[in-house]
Amino acid sequence: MEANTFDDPRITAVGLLFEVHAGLAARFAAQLEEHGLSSVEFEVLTRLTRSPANQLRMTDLAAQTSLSTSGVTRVVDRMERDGLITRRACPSDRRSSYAVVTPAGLRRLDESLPGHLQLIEDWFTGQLDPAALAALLDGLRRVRDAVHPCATAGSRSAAPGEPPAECDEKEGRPPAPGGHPGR
Amino acid sequence: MEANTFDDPRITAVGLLFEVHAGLAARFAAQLEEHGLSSVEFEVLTRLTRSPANQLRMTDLAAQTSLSTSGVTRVVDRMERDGLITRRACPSDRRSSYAVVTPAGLRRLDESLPGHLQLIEDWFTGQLDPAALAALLDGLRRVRDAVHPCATAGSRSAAPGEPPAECDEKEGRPPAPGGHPGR
DNA sequence: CAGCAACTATAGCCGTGGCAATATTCCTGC
DNA sequence: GCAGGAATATTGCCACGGCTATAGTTGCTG
Repeated sequence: MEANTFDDPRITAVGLLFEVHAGLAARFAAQLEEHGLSSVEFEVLTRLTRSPANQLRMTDLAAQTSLSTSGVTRVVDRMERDGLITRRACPSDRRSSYAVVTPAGLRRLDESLPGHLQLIEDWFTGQLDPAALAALLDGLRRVRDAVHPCATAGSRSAAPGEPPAECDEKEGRPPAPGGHPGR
Repeated sequence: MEANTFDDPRITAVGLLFEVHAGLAARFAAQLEEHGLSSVEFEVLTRLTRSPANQLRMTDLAAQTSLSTSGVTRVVDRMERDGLITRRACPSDRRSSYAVVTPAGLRRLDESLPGHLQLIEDWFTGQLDPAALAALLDGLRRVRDAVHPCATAGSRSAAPGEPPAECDEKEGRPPAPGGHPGR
């Protein structure tokens, strides 16, 4: 009987990771909903607000979120209808348009951010002593660098010597880990 | 200017975690698709196969996945149509029905599992030396225990002294971490 | 035993978001 | 300058899945 396959440590490892993600995501969503925001809307506000002039072209916004360009069109539709952001024509390229945060959108974000940070602290970072947290993040960072879904993160400035490396798409084979020859 | 809020280490921490999840989930989905399975279908097959008699009541299946009961109805519809599982009436309770894996479903799972495990190894567990991996998993476990989305995992038998504790729903306040008084 | 509350699965309705097609606009080579 | 190809945003169509209502079933309680 091969029921053992499911106790494979690899399976439980991803199970753990996915459970943590699901649990945190659910709590975040619940808290954001109190402020009338969905997770994607929160992410959109975040990405826009951390961009110069609080704006981003639709395509760039799509690249920074987990959405396709049509998904971005839709979420921007909704948020524009709710007055959180606005579309503005791009002066230099008539094909593009900017999504820009309105004062109301900024306000909404400011309202929800403290609670969000508190939630992270309460359920994630605060659950571990600094050393364990550092170890956890270090491991995550290594995995992220391997699997990078084209690095949506903004804090990439740690190694300014290298340009973003372009991240052409997803490559098929994994990079070799530190000192762990496959065979 | 408060652009600094986004460089908050808490934000980057969850960003890291979510990126890793997204990256791994995308790769898994791509590999499973080669075998004609979606992620949820794979999870359904997994949960059923690791259950006694390769079957589970619809409600229990819903509880073990990220789906609602109606979502389970739908995915079971599809998988039954594809011949991967079958419905069977529960003899002791005429309200319930079992979802049971067919030989074809078992075969499909067996086909996709090796590649799946390999993928985990390649992009996740194999990226870290054993010590770092252990540290990562330990941290994740601690966070999971705090945030537990009612512990979908099956490997809960570590502490047989306690019954599953029922996990009534999600509680509003976080449990106190090891030695980290909130105030 | 009658009635009622709880449970189980399902179907209707709808929001969300991806893919492919489409219309504009830009750019490059000639 | 212009024809053709690439980029950009949007829309139609669809799959997926959650919420709620509903029907069938069980068990408890008066």
